[in-house]
Amino acid sequence: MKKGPWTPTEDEVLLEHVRRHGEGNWNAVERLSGLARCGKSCRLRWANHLRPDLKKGSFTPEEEFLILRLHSQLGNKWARMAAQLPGRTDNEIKNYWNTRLKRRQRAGLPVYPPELQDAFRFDRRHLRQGTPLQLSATNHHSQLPPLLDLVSFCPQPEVALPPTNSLPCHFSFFEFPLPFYSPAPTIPASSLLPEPQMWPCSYDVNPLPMVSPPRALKMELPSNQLYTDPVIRGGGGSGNCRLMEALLQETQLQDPEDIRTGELLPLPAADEQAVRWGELFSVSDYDCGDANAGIRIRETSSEFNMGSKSTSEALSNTMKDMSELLDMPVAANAQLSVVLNEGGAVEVEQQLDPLQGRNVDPWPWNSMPGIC
DNA sequence: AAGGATTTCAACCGCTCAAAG
DNA sequence: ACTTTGAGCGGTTGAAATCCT
Repeated sequence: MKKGPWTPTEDEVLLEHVRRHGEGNWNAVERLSGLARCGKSCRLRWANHLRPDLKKGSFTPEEEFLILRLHSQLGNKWARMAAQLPGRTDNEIKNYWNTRLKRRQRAGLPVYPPELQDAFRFDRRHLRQGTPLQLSATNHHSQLPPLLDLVSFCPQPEVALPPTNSLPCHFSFFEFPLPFYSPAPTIPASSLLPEPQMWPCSYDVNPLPMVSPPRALKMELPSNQLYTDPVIRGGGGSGNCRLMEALLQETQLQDPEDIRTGELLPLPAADEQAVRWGELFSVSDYDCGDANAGIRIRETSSEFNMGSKSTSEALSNTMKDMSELLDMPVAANAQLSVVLNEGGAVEVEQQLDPLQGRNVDPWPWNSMPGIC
């Protein structure tokens, strides 16, 4: 089998093969077309270069910004990002990201640009304070391109938040960072959510597929927009859990074995770290400075009864992802919520699932495999 | 202009997963 | 239930292009 760069002749043979036989069955290319390339190589060549719907040229500023936003939520999920960028390949996005990452690291700049961080803070501040959102056409948040969250905010001239803090946030089963504001017209929440009153503000459901936490957890950056240090401490960057990795980094624990049942995980600098934790987990009551307080990760009974089958499946998938992400059992109908206890420390707690009566190990960390 | 440094990008590799046998 | 096969994903590599001194 030949390796290395493709020649125009080989390209033509492959194109002709696809014209005759269609995409797929790449291992048959050699037999059917006499091309001395392995199936893998053919698939890659077709997907990255010969496909007719490919967009050539460098990324537009809009595409670049979308990549940043997607990466802030998905991590290094290039294929999933590519699915949101028509005509772009995962390879292109990956190359772009790696180049950009290297450049910004060298320049000592944060991975995510300030405008993303601003939007993120903006979301959280208003949710925490329960103050009305004053959005206008000139508000830069409303100009962000749509993101593919299950739930994204639909900007309106004025959106009144409920008087309560509504904690923890109920619109994300796993309390991942809040969605950004999206100008996209979306499906009304009432059509998918049987209990819209649970929603802390006027959210709509984006029809695009739900983004769930990634499963593969190698070499990935923290997804938190405010997490500005891309360098994985401890070297190697081979952590097996992005969330857990961030947790350990923030708590400066060297070994997951150090985390025990009921233990408070101290954070080095209460205020700032608490805020970052709150934002990492999308919780908003992080204003207090009690040194004995911390963050809890709870598994509670389900507060969600999703109406549509597809949404239920999405939820189920998310729970599965979540279970793998945290390496702990998560009941299909459980709601995971991350509660930041006031400032300064991290406490991780998991409750039994009262609906199913399952006796879930409240401290799965104890049996957690090594992080590296 | 030369040569080293850096960037870009195409391609490969190892791995996982799902479907078929 | 097990093995094989095909497809896809993400990390890495290395050659070519570009930049910089």
